[in-house]
Amino acid sequence: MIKITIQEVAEKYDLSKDTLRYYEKEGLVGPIEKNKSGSREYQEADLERIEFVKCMRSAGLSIAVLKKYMRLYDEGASTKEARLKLLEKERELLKEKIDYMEDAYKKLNYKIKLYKENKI
Amino acid sequence: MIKITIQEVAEKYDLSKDTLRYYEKEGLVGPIEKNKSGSREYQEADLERIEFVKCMRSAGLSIAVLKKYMRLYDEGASTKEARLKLLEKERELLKEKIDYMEDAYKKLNYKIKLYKENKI
DNA sequence: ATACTACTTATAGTGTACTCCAAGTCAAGT
DNA sequence: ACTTGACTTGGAGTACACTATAAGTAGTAT
Repeated sequence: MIKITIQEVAEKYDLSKDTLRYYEKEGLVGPIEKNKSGSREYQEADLERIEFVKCMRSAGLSIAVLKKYMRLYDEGASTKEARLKLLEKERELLKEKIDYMEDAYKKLNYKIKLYKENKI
Repeated sequence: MIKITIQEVAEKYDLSKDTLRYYEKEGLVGPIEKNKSGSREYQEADLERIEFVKCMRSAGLSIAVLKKYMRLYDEGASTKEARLKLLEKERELLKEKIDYMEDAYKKLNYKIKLYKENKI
């Protein structure tokens, strides 16, 4: 059973300690266990959750959505359907965003091409 | 020579009138011409710029970056190199973001698959 | 004992991008 | 003449996601 400090988690995932505590306060992760002196001790399961949250945040899922998902998760098996619905909805939104971004990427590419061909 | 009201532009591009005025204040578009009574009259060139700005904003380019690009643009031909550099940098950042989002999309897909196979 | 470092909490502050509001102007319709 | 509706401005307010600060504690090194 591993035990990792907040500092180590912050370095491992390139998140600030403040952000990790903020995520915990918002219920996106944890609650994280504390040792006798009150410091957080992250465990394997916590790290998995943090990795998931970081990945989803970097994709633009909001704190509110992740909070809701985690709340449902903590409520147990009866919320499976709701969680699935939530994930599918977010997947749709993400798909749309990716499409927009790829469109913008193509436009940027085209504009850069024009610049390079001295047409601007 | 077309002349379009702010209302029509807002509807056409699904941006609020406040946002259009905000973009103008920040120098992302315009300055837009006004008629005798002080109302904005958007013209073709304005619309093209708005479309570009909207597209780039939806891809996550910041107001600050677009402002800088437009400022360079207004400074004339001598800033071509700087503009190209800026666009190439933003293209790189955009590429990274798309990669992150596609990774998240795959993870979401996988998770949804697990849910549907009743493995969660 | 003292200094140093890393942690804790609660709360305040920041940056970004809008979004809303108040007060006023203008043109058209009744 | 008066109301209605859409516009104008400057400035205040909001939402989101952190980020920083202050005050304190706990463990380690000298």
